[in-house]
Amino acid sequence: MLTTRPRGTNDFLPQETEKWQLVEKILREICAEFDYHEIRIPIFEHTELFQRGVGETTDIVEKEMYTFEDRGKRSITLRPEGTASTVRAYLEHKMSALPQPVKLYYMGPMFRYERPQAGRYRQFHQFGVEVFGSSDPGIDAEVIGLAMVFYQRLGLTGLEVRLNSVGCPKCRPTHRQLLQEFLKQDLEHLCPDCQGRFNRNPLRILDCKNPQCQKITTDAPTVLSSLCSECADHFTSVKEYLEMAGVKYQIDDRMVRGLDYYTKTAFEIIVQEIGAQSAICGGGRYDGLVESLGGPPTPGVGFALGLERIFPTLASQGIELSSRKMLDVYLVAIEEKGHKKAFQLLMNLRKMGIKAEKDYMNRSMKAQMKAANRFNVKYVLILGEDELARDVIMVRNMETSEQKEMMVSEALNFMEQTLK
RNA sequence: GUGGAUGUGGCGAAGUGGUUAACGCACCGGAUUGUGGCUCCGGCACUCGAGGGUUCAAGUCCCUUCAUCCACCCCA
Repeated sequence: MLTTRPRGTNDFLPQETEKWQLVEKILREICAEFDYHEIRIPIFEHTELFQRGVGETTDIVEKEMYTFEDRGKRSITLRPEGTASTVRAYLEHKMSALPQPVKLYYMGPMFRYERPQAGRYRQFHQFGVEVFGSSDPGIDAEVIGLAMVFYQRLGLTGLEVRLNSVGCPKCRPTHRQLLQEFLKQDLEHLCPDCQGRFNRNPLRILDCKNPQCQKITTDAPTVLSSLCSECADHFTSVKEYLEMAGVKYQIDDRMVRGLDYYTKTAFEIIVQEIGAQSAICGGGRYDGLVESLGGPPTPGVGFALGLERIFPTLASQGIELSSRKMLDVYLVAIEEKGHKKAFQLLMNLRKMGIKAEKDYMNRSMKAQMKAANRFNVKYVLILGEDELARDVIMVRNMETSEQKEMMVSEALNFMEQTLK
């Protein structure tokens, strides 16, 4: 127990964190190019924020939140997603007073109490983007385009953008009614899950993977066919903009998102090779969310993408994210006197911005050379018996095996010249 | 939450009731008394995820538990 991490959490060891840092760097660069700015939101919030923001009847709120009471008897929840907090911050800091649209991004851990499996963890990391204040369909396309630029920059191929419109509060009830009427006659032939969905969320039935349900719903009315003119126009326009952005997409009129706040545009980016958890990115428009959290009517669009899921995708496509930075210099020393001198030199080299290391295990000279070799350094500085006695230092080029005796200050200069 | 599979050193992996738990990689040391990458030699699991049980005897059988993986559900 003491030496076991909690279920569904991960330790990322240096080899992996280097890759994470690289991915994060790419994300930040792209955000700068697209004019998105980072917001850092708390890891926990008042529980009500997620209940109202994400939706009372969603799986997330019903069974996946880490909720607890703090010492002040407040109900607190570890954030299961980032949109609700971002909206809260937008309102709390009166960002509606800023020039619109406000384009934000965030990155960090999210928490959901789920049964872990490949690509699904209880603490996982998302990068997400949110745009407030514009209902321009161009923004929907920009947001999707941003995600695609990111994947492209990583070198990923074969990603599929699935696009749908889930309508708005004006047209969705109409569709819901049509759908329920259509399904009524076959209600008892639907799978138990779908029978439960019939009243609660009939849209989901269209998305069911049960073959029997799929058969029944083959000719069911789709959301797209019942969009109001505003939503239909918006959808048409989003498609046009996507084409202009060079983003290939596939209409999936059965795709439904699991969060209640989506309106109009809904999209997913999926990838084949990483198993059942194939959605690598998901998002859409949420024009009613800001208002439902007590703000002025404010349109919004955004997405979240799972950082954990990109690494298996990269691996399966044979893409190596290696940025293994090697050291420049290794100091080899013997005896206390030599080690002290080496330590001083080491710190000086580092102050000059040179990546350097020395032995702290009291190893033999031979073992220190092996270590230097493992670090793949260009130079080894040797402080052995002779050098100590004559107050010089041996500078060995590890590539050519040439070595030359120098004064210490001379060696420092030489390192600065050749390595900087 | 439901169904299924798995669990041997840091990693990979033999072993399917019977003395000291193969091997490879990694790591440490030596061959080379002051010098690396190759080679050779040596070292490295009071113990087989954890706890309990069956048995003269268990890594090997049974139970419980934990964890991982796969599918469902759902999502990123």
